[in-house]
Formats: sequence, structure tokens, C-alpha cells
Amino acid sequence: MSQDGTGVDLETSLGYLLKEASSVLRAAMEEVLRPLGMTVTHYACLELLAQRPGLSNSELARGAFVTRQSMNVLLQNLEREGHVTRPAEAPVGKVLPTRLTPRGRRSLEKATAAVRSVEVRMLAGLTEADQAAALRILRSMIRSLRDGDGGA
Amino acid sequence: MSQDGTGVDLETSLGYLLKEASSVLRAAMEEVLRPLGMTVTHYACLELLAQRPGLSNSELARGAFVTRQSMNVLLQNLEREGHVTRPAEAPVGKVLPTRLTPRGRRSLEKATAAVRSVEVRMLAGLTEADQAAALRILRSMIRSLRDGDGGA
DNA sequence: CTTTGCGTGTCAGTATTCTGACACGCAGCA
DNA sequence: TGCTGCGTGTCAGAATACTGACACGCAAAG
Repeated sequence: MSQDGTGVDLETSLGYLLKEASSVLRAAMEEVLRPLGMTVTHYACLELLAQRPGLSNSELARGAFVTRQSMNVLLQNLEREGHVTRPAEAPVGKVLPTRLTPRGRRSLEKATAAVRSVEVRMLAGLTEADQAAALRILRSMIRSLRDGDGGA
Repeated sequence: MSQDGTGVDLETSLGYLLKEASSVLRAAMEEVLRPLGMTVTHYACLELLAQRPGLSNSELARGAFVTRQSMNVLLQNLEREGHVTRPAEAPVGKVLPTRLTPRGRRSLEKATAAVRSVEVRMLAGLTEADQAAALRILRSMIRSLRDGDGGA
């Protein structure tokens, strides 16, 4: 298909590989989440809420790597579908703490299992040491990027 | 800001970390590309063309992890701005081989420098061995995910 | 030579996300 | 006490990407 005559260092760029891995992972997650009627962002939001109940819209947005606005429309959908609840009035300030409903928790269970199977598949062929190294390396990358981002 | 009382294993999930790293990397790239009037997908397309001249729209799309349709509108923009050229007639079949113009090559140079600086910053704190390990691990993840994707 | 499969470019419509901007509430400081 | 900085929720508009569908051309199989 490709002329493959000039195959260069695109495949040796960690940045490109990172994007590729993330893209493939997202596609794989979408594939297993679709039968459940969920998107990746849906799942991320629910998982976040399960692990940290009472998160605000903005905090959820940061955790799912989208903007507050996007997360807000997502939360409205989830609320309408009965997966999450938000108080009509802010208990303090303007923050509306969000919580999972039993129904949301139930659909999250299936999604979590599906996603976990994808992650297991992704890690097949990697030793424990590899996974530990990956964790350390990715954290280092994130920290280095963040330091320069907000700092300078 | 967060109640940080339930800090769970979100930070130990390689999938989440992968998404986080990719997100931070993309943000950092957008930040340095914005002054140049380019987006990440713009840059990816140009870089792809520099390394593999004559790529088709579909091949470009696959390389930049977007759909053919999205890449097509991007190419139309780039063509209108004089960064790339596509023959009006397909030399063979329907494939329209795309090439960089001198102007496109020039703006790519600045972008490449900017992006490279981001990648260097990302890799700060990592040894050569770490980088080699990251390459190997990411490739393994991609392959494992792909095998299960299209195969099963 | 005909036919089937595959990849491609393209059109139309939809959905999702983002950027920009506004007002509000809390915390710290003079 | 009054004020400034910061974070938040929300509204509106625009940009971007995606899904679905169509016709065309090449290549392999009959």
C-alpha cells in the first residue's frame, strides 16, 4: 500500500508511538464499550465517580482530559439517563458534587470488566518488570511535560 | 481541591497513564504549535508528507489517526494555503499523491523544531535504556491490542 | 473476458469537542 | 471592612471529527 521506500524514524519517535498506542487503546476500548452503549468518556466519568464520589464537574473534566463544558453536557446526559445525580443546589459555593446512582454503578460494572479485559490484552507479552518500568517512565514523561507547561 | 481521601488505583493503571501522557503531550505540542498557526494534526500531516512524499489521503489519515474524511478537509485547507499540492487527475487509479510545497516545507521546519523541543523535554530524566525500554514496551502494547482488534 | 473483493476519493448529515465570555462564591490580604 | 485572585458552573458560537453511503478503479479469481 505504502511505497515503503523511505520508511524513516517515525516509528522510533516516542511521541508518535505514544500517540499511536493511545489511539489503538482508545479504539479497542470503544469496540468493547459500544455493545454496552457507552463511550470512552462515559466510562471514564463513571469510573472516576466510583473511585472518588462527590467529584465536581470541573474535577471530572480534568480527570477525563476534556473541558468543563464537554464534561457538563456528558453529565447532563448521564443525569437524564439516571446514571448519576447532582444536587439542584450547591451545598457550598457553586460546586455541584456528583454521585453515582445504583443504576450507574451497575452499568459501570460491566464496562469495567470489558475495559479491564482490554488492558489485560494490552499487557500480554509484558513482564511485571516491564509494566513497572512503563509506569515509572510514563510518570516521568508526564511530570517533565507538566513542569515545563505550567511553569515556564 | 479534591477530597483526596480515596486516592485509588487510577494512578496505577497503565491505560489511564497512557491516556494522560498522550493528553499532556498533545497539550504541550498545541502550545508550541499555536504561535506558528498550526494544529497537531496539521503538523502530523506535514511531517508524514516530509518523510514519505506522495502519500495518499487515506494513508495520511491512517498515519495521523483520523478518518479519511477529516484528513481530506485538512488537505483541502493545506492546499488552499499553499502548503501542499495534489494533482487534479489521478496518475493511477483514484489515488491522489500529495506533496509538500517549498512553503509547506518551510513552515514544517519551524514546527519540527518546536515539536522536537517538546519531545526532548518529555524525555528529560530518562536514560537511554529507559527510552529503549519505552519503545519496546509501547510497540508490544500496540501489537497486542491490534492483534486482538482485527483478528478476533 | 467477466466478476468479485478491496481500497480509494467524495458527498451529506450528525455528533462531539473546543474557544470565548459571563456572573457567582470562597479565601487571602490590606 | 472592602478588594483582589482563583476556581467554578453555564451560555453561546464555531471548529473539528465522526458515521453512513455512494461511485470509481485496480487486481485477483472464475
